[in-house]
Amino acid sequence: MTMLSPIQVRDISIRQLRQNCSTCSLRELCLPIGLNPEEMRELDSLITQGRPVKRGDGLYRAGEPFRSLFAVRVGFFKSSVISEDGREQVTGFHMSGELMGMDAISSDVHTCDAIALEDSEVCELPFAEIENLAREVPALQHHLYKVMSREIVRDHGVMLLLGNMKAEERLAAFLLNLSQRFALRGYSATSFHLRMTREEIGSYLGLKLETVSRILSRFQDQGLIKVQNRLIEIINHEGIKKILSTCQD
Amino acid sequence: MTMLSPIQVRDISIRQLRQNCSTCSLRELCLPIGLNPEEMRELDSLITQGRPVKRGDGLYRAGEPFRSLFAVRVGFFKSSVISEDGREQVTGFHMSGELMGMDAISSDVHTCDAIALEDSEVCELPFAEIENLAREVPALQHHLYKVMSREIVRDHGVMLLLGNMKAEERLAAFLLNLSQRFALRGYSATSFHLRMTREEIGSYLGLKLETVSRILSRFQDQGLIKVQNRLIEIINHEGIKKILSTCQD
DNA sequence: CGTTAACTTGACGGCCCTCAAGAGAGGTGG
DNA sequence: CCACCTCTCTTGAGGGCCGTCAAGTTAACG
Repeated sequence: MTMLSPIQVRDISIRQLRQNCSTCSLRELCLPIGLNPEEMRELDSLITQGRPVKRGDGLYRAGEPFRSLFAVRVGFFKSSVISEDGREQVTGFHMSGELMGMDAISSDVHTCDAIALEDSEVCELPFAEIENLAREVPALQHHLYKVMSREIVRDHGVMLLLGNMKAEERLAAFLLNLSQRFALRGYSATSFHLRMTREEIGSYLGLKLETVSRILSRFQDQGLIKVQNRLIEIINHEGIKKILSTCQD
Repeated sequence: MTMLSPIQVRDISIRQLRQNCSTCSLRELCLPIGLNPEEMRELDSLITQGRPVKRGDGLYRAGEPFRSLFAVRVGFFKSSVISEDGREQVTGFHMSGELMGMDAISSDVHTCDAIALEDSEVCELPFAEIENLAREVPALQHHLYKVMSREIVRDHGVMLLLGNMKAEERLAAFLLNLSQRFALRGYSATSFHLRMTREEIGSYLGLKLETVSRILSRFQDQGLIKVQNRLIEIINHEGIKKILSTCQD
């Protein structure tokens, strides 16, 4: 009945980001829940100031003890699971306003690596204290459940993508998703810079880097996009959408 | 660092299930958090008595408004997302003690179908009321976060499976996961009945039903398992494990 | 300017999908 | 209880998509 887009948009609406882009992400995350000024102060007191993370650095690694969630303030991250033998599966890309580390709540240990793909800044949200505050602020408690639920829905979308789609469809879905998320943050929806390598895209989409490269070239030949290294320009948005709807039947 | 098994075990430990198998699943879900008797009464009062669901019936469907989570009391369910064109992606199989419907919290609408694969019984857990109670019982609040987090970790495991593994590895992981989960519930780890069709297995694993059938036959020829329709007997547990570790390098 | 990482492109092969036919199992009604 | 129907499963043959291997090009950084 309801249509599930292969990759979902996340955590936070554009208005919140625009309104208050100089304050911390969590604060923005919480705006929609209508805190009163005092609750807001309490929340602020929990949040450590924006912490820089250099490109290539890990924010946390699988196996490390869990203490905090992290909200991306500015920048771009990837999350990935490393299997025994060193193979990497990218489980997600995270941009400003999105929350990372929710997988670690279940076992008090991080289960994946979070690595900055460009110089970034995050807010650290000590989970135990957030939980305490959530007890007093029902809207915050509910909001956290919602954010985690959204992550589950998003993962289901990726499962659909990995389980059912061909390479071209996966890349089409990926590009449209990125475009949408950049647009939500006030950036161009038609021209953006990929922060990740072809290999990381491939890992996320269940493809090899050569396949990613080939299909991007094919899309360019078809006049759907323009590729210049990591700069992507969307030429024919509808055409890309059509790949998604026509191929899967 | 930490190794992530492709499909994770879920929500509840065996001792809890065994101790109290005549009471409702949620009660069992909450045992580990150490409620006092009064809190326990409160919890019980929220839970509607076990509700039967006939094989083939839907517990909820994508698009329906969300009111409650459901805990499987007895039986077996699948969750699946239906894409626009009618293609099905099975996102999970659920057995006793497991929680369903957490994806719906984010939008107050169910995003997938939950269908009973055998005659089953569930407990309905009105989410708003559970949330209220969670506010008074910190351990319950935390437990809910943990259960949702575990779902995210599980989904990441499936993404790893779909993105990185070959067909044989996927099926090996699937069989080992089922075996483990049946064992946790006091059933045989070496001999169990598949509740789902080859097509549903294939949908979950990103394979076609013919491939599933072929590989099960191959495993049988190799003396790893015995297949008799939907009855699976694990002959060589180590051999199946080896498929997982040797193929992915 | 040199070195390294990232990307592109081609050729080839293998894995899995597709199509097809038949066998088997389970349920229903006579 | 058996016949019948339908759904499910098995097995084969062939083809296509994508992975693998390889070589060359470009970009990035010191």
